[in-house]
Amino acid sequence: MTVLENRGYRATGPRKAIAKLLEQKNESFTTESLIEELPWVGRATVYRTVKLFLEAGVVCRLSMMDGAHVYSLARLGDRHHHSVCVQCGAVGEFKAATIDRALRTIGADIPGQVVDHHIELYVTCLYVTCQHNSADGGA
Amino acid sequence: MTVLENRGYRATGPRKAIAKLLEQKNESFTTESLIEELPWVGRATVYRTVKLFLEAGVVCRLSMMDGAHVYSLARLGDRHHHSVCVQCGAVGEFKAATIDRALRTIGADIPGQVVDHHIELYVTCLYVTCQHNSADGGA
DNA sequence: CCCTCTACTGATACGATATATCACTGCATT
DNA sequence: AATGCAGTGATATATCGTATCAGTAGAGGG
Repeated sequence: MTVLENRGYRATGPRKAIAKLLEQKNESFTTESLIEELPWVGRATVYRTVKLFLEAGVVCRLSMMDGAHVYSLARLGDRHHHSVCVQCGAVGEFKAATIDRALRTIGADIPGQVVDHHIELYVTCLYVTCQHNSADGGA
Repeated sequence: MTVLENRGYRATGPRKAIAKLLEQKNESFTTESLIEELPWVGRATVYRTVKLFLEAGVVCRLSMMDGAHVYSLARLGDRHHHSVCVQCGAVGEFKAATIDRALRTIGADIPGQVVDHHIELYVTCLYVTCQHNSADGGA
């Protein structure tokens, strides 16, 4: 929220509500889930707010294996990567100097300039149900 | 195409046409571009065929920085990564032992099992127009 | 404390993207 | 040639996100 105020945006009801919700839940979320959980906030506002948070670097967008978009609160600042559980959608953030170094090396070999990158690790997390489902072949 | 036949799928007109088109063009493509370029093939068939190719590993889906989906013929087999020009959409494929190694190391540190990963490098490629546009701040 | 200015909101229309349906078609096998 | 079913196309429908625009509410000035 402070991030937004520093950028000259207003701290309105919907924005505070969404920000608070995101800090409470420790997982990834979809726009639809926000719309469901905050029925008093309009659809358009939810989409606008998520977009705003995205541009402010407050949340990250990641793609699930089927291409669906989910969002995740950015706790580690920029330059971090994500692991996401293909069963329950839980998102982990990590920093990895090895990957950053490897990317720099590769960037030098690729024609043109690297301007950004996305890395997602798809995992089955340690929740029993996730482990169980993935053992069943429920990928 | 042979890949499909080995899996018991038929080599039909639309499928051959789409496969041929993909081999000709050396860039990424969208479903809409295929629909435009093959107007005699129905929308539904284009989507079905792309999905089929995706499952067969013949094409890869990648996300642009704005989250839009584009597809790219997989020439390097599995376990490769992509660089995609944010200006013109040109896609490069590369293999990188350093990244694979780094990912394995990280996978060991992450709770749970890594089942897959996606890596996309966003670049401005060497085409003059792309370099020019990105210099203008067109990122 | 109220006024005012305007960023912001919500309802809804719209657009873009993808799937479901279903009668029909054409490939492969006999 | 006949047949059976995978595959197809037209279209309806679902899903996801943006555009519009009159009305609302946040923040600073008086």
